[in-house]
Amino acid sequence: MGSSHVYTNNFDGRVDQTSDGLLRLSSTTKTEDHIGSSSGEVLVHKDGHPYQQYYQQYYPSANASMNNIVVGGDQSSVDPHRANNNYSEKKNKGEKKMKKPKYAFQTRSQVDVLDDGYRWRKYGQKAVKANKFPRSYYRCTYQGCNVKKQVQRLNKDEGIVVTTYEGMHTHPIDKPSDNFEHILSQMQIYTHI
DNA sequence: CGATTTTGACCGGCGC
DNA sequence: GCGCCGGTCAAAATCG
Repeated sequence: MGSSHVYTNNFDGRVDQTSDGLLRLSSTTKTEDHIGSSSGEVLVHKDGHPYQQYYQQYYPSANASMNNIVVGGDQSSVDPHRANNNYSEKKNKGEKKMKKPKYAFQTRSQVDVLDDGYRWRKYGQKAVKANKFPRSYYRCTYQGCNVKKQVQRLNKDEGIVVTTYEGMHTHPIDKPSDNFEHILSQMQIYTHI
């Protein structure tokens, strides 16, 4: 596997991958599919039937290129706490709001959910005001790992997907690595400080 | 049959 | 206090 990942960050703000598709989603399927061309069944954000089940599947978004990296939240340390069971425990009273940093980045892709190597379970979907497309909420399905992420497609540009990560994974990936996750982890080094 | 999605209800924060 | 809004829950439905 391409152990050496070389991404070039243009001033444009986009990241291109070299060698074998870095942003390739899965080790199988084809790589480099033309985006913009209707090649397959992709998003069907139709009115009424926003998303179906294209989650957990690997979509050929090899052409995905990063556009922008937005870092939100303060530097108030990431709190990997909350690693309890469920939500049974209320908020920590007196703990105030623990603002958790979020790592958001935009991606140009037709795929809503990028495969970052983790297993996610969707737990909600809400329509945001002033936005045509709903926002999906996912949570990492690992015992004790409460990493959340939300995916939203821009109303303006359907080609842009904003993925926001919240928290950090503290467990190994469950799938063949060498994906977005690698890039992500790299980015976090810089962003979470 | 188990895991995951769907979808409306529910809840807490905020602004008025 | 009320309504808006974003986020989460949870029961039922669905998928593999």
